Order: sequence, then structure tokens, then C-alpha cells
Amino acid sequence: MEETAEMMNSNFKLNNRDRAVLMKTPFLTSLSGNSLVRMMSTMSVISLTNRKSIFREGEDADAFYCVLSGYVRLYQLNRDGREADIRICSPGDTFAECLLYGGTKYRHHAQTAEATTLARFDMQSVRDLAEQERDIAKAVITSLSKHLMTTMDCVANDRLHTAPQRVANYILTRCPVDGGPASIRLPFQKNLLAGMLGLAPEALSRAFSTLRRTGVTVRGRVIQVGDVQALREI
Amino acid sequence: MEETAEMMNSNFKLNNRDRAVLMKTPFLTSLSGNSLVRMMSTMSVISLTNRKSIFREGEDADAFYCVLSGYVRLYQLNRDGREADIRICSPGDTFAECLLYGGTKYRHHAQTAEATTLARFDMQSVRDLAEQERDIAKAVITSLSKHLMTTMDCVANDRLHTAPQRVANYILTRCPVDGGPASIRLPFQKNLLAGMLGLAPEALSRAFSTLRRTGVTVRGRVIQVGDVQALREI
DNA sequence: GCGCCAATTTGATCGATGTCAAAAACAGAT
DNA sequence: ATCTGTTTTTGACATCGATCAAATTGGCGC
Repeated sequence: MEETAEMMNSNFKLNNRDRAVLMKTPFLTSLSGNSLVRMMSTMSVISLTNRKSIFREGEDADAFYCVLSGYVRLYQLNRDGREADIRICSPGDTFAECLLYGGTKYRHHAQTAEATTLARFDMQSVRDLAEQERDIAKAVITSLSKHLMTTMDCVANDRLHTAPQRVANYILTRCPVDGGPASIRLPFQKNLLAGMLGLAPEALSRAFSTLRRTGVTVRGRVIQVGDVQALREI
Repeated sequence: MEETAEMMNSNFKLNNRDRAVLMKTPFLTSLSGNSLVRMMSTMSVISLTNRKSIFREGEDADAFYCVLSGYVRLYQLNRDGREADIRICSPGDTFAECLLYGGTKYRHHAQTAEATTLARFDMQSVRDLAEQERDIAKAVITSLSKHLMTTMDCVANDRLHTAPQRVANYILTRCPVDGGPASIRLPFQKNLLAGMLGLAPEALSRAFSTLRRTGVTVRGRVIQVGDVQALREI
């Protein structure tokens, strides 16, 4: 177990890019000098390689996390042992923060889906801070609100749209707003995108090929859209 | 438009049962005398008959609600005009409270699914209160946390379980915990239960009949379970 | 109890998606 | 550039659940 080499668990290193991401989270972006310092002091930075477990369902929840770089997969197992992704967390996303006041145990598994850097916040410390500092409480509220809205959107998306529609929606969220042609690059493996959209990888692949007749070309991670407006139609 | 007769929009009537429900909401249950009074003063009570719109997607969000009695359906339309339920709110549930700090427009349609009494909270007033009173901020956090957890559970449930499994889960949440036989009564139409579980009504009906071979008997709104433990197995 | 409207069930069918297996494309290391 | 292991695509299939239509049941007022 080369734990030191592999995990690089360090609470002082924080490069500029990661710092910028951290400061733009709903959690920290609105904080003033003093509150910010106190929040930062409850935080440590953790770096993990691909496919490392962050926590498991049922464990005591003593921290929540913010993704600084890389990706994290939250998933559950059904009775047969099949995994289903519940959420894919990208840089800037926070996870397990709903346990601040909602429970004491993690409710699903979390593992890295790439080499990943995380900010780890001690649950109890932030609880205490939120009770003392108004702006921290407000930051918590903002973060929870945003997260709740995206999760409700996820339910709506699952129940309302077919696979090609979900993929089209995803592409559109990454496209510049005008109606002409566009080209984007996926920030991660298609594997992860499938999990994000609640699809099996094969279904994602087929959805892409369905979208070819709407002018979508896929080569590796590069997606070219002939007509953004046309994609909105279906 | 017999608005006065039909809507009975009164902000003073609040019978004992409704009051008890209201006081057990995460929003109010933890509040002390003074904060409680201030919250109550931002609230009004609204009674609606079945199938009345509460708000529509895209409207300015100037209030959030708590269900006191009856049921509320949150839904969206897809491009073809098909409706999909996103959430069914029961007595004690709060909805649209994520817009306190998350946006200014309602994100889906809300309509009553029975004769329903609602507590209406003025969004801006509660925003102001939450900034002033710590315990109100904390109540908001608790409420959002709980709501977020149940919504994530909903995603997991949709992605992980088949129709009969979802129905079995639902029944189990309403059963006394022992392993023997049990009998429960649905608090609403099967229509609503289908929406709650993300199913078409026909699919719910078929799920029930699948569960017959696991010892589940359905007659009207009464559901009899031969062996609760057996139901847990699948 | 009867009649009527609404809710639910059932049947038949279709489309969408998961699953398994194999081929192909890709990426990183040598 | 080549090799190798992984990711992605494709094909063949099975399954689930949606949809439409029709039959049945249930609730409720009279």
C-alpha cells in the first residue's frame, strides 16, 4: 500500500487553478474576509487518483466535499449489485453537504472518476460556523438551493426526455447561444456522460448516432454541431 | 368567475389539524416564540378545490408554499405537451422554497390534486427574516437539506428500481416495521401514486398485479400485505 | 338501489433502453 | 510507429414500460 505516494493527502497545497474554482463555489463566493478565513481553516485539500473511494454508503458522515479538479461519481447499488450513478460532480460542485442538517450517515457511495483534487470540509465545524456567522448560513442556503434545483431538473429530465433529447440538451448547455454551427469538446469520458444522463454507455453511443441525422458529428471527445437551432427542436 | 366562493382565500382561518401539520414542518418546528410569530405573520392560508393551478412555469416566484391538507402535483410539459410529474407534495411538504436564494421564476407547474389547504409564505419577507434571525436561517437550511435528500432518493429510485420494486418500496414505507401481515390504506388516488413513482397509471396497475404473487392484495384503496418481510426481498 | 361519471384494470402493441458479446477505435507506453 | 489494454461502438436480443382502446370497477348523488 503506497498510500503516501498514491493519495497525496495534503492540507496545504492548493494551486492557483484549484483556488479559483474553490472561490467560485456558492459556498465561498459570497463570504467576507473573516468568515472566509474561518471556513478555509476548517478545510483540507485531498488529491486522489482515479477510481478511489471517497466514502461508502452507511459510513458516518464527518465531512462534505467540493470538487476542485477531476470528477466524482455518486452511485448506489441495487439488490443485484448493479451500480447506478445518481450524480456526477464536476469542478465547482459540492456533495454530501445536505448532511449538514439532514442526517449522520452517507447515503451513497462516492468515488473518483479521474485523478481528482477535493476540498474537504469538516461537517461539525461548518455546522458550528453556520450558527455563528450569518453570511456562512446564507452561503449554505444558497448552495443547497442551487443543488436542489439541479437535482429536481434531473428528475424532470429523466422522466420527460428520451436519450437523444437528453444528449441534445447536454450539448446545448455547452454551446455558445447563437444558432449557427458550433464545436465543443467533452471534458470527460463518455462513460461519465452516460452516468450523468442516466443512460448505459451503449445507449449514449446510440443516442449520438441518432443525432447524426440532426447534424451532430462525434469524433473522439470532439462534438461538432451543424446547426445549434436545429438541435433545440428535438 | 366565482372566485370568492371557489378559492376561499382567507388568511385567518386555520383549523387545529392544519395548524398541527404546519407546526411540524421543518420550517417551523424548531422556531422559538418570537421568530415563530414573525414567520406566521408572513404567512397566509389558501384553500383551493381540486385541479386548480397554484402557479405556472416561468411566472415570477413571489411565494413558496406548505401543504396543510390535500395534495399538490408539480409537473412539467415536454415538447409534445405530455405532462410528467416531478413531485407529489403531501401534507407537511414544502415546495418552491428552493427559490428563496436560487432564482426568481417558478421552474414548473403546480396544481392541486384534491381539495387542498396551503400555507403561503411571502418569499421576500422570509428572505429578510432569514437574514435577521439565526434560527430561521437554520430552519431554512434544515428544510432544504431534507428536501434535497428526498429528491436525490427519487433519482436513485428511478434509476435503480423497476416498477414493482418502486411500488413495494412505497408500501414498505407505510407499513409497520414488523415482518408479519399488514394492511394499509392509500391516502390518495392511484393516479397520484403513479406520478409519485414516475409511472403511467397503467404501469402502476400492472405493478400491483405483479405483486399479487408476492402476497399483496389490492381492493380499492386498501392494500393488504401477506408478509412484509417477503416484500422486502424484491 | 340505480345510474352516471370518473378511476382503474386489462389487452394488444410498439418503442425505447438495458444487457451481453464481439468488433473497432483510441490512448498511452515502449 | 507498434503494441497493449481500455474505451467506445455495433449487433442481436430481451425486457420494461408507454400508449391506445376497450372493458370493468368504484364512488357518489339521487
